[in-house]
Amino acid sequence: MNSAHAKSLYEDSLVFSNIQKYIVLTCEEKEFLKSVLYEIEVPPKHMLLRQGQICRQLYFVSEGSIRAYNLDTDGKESTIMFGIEDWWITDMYAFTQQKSALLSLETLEDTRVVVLEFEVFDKALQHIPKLERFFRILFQNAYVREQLRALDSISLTTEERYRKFLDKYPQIVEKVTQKQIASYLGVTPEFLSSVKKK
Amino acid sequence: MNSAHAKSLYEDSLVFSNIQKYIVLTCEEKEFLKSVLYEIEVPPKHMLLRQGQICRQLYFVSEGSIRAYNLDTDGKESTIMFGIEDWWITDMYAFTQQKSALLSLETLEDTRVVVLEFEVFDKALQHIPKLERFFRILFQNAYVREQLRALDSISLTTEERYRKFLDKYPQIVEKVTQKQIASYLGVTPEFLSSVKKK
DNA sequence: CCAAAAAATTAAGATAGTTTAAGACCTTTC
DNA sequence: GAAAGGTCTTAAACTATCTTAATTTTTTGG
Repeated sequence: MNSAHAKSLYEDSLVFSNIQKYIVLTCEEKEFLKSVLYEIEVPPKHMLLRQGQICRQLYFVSEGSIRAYNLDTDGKESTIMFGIEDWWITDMYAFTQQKSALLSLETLEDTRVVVLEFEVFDKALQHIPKLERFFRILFQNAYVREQLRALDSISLTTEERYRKFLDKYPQIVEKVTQKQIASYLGVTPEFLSSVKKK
Repeated sequence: MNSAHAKSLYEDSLVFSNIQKYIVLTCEEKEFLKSVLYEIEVPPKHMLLRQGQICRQLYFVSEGSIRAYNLDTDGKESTIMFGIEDWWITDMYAFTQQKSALLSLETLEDTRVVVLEFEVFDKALQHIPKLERFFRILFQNAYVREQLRALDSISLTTEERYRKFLDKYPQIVEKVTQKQIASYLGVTPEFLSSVKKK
């Protein structure tokens, strides 16, 4: 991480309106967050996290997009999620447990992310107990989303899941290759190509 | 729900030690929770929630086990999760949004559950802000678990997922039919049977 | 703007998973 | 205690998906 590119945040940064969807921050609280958060700008194909490394940061996407994927021992990629503008993303398992990452995070284009360091995460939760509520709702929504996805993945056909994906993430479809969509759906690119033909 | 079976909780109830894994409750806070939570005892095959109903309750399993499943329009069952002793379970999507449930919840055996009503959930979070932290960690863990499961489901073979299931939930294996395990893995019981033969 | 690399498509043969159906084995239930 | 219903297994035929490999199209980097 090239900290030369780190910038501090403005009052009107997207991350504050994201947080204030669920809680209201006082001026002091915003000042505190401005003092511990920072934003970086990274080029396309930049690796924010590499599988195997300790995951020390949680990211908020201010602009651009990110892909989170796992590479198995046979070299097969599985895309776990995409992070787009106004989303939080990291390898949450590795971040919360401070264990080595199962996922790699790679930008899909020029991207700006707000960085929340693990120690800051802890400190911020103590300093602003309201943030517990914010993250409670954030994780609650994330859990619900994953549970619905699990249902889709065991009950729908590939074609149905592909349609849902197009429907739900039209912004992402523009930015990613079909190979990456296939690896998100859990099928080969060749098979996805044949599904599309219909 | 037969409220004639509702009992109030004791100080040493499992649900308090579950909550106190992550936060410390004062005596007053415990008293408050004892006044709003209650426990019910239900027989095997009892439906705690039916698909289509508004989901008004979150359950903590004190003893026994529960299966959460979805029935699609073709009559195909998909088991989303099992809830065992010391777990929280409900259709979290329907509960948090107060929408009609995608899932049904059915006991697998004689079961005792602590009931947390939706209005109480809200009230308790306001009355005991520390609970925000508790549920933040609960949902964080649930999200991580689901994310790992999503990875398994797109990257592993049925055999591998079956082995992992046996490994991870040995207590559940005793209590459920193979048909239900198959519906959790997203395959037919016939196919699971042929996988087992090896 | 060209050359090289990566992505997408197509098709053929292989494997994974489903469907249907039948028989064996359990449990409820009356 | 017999009948009925659910579960488990097996097998054959069928469908979905993968693997491999060749061809075309698109993207990337100098």
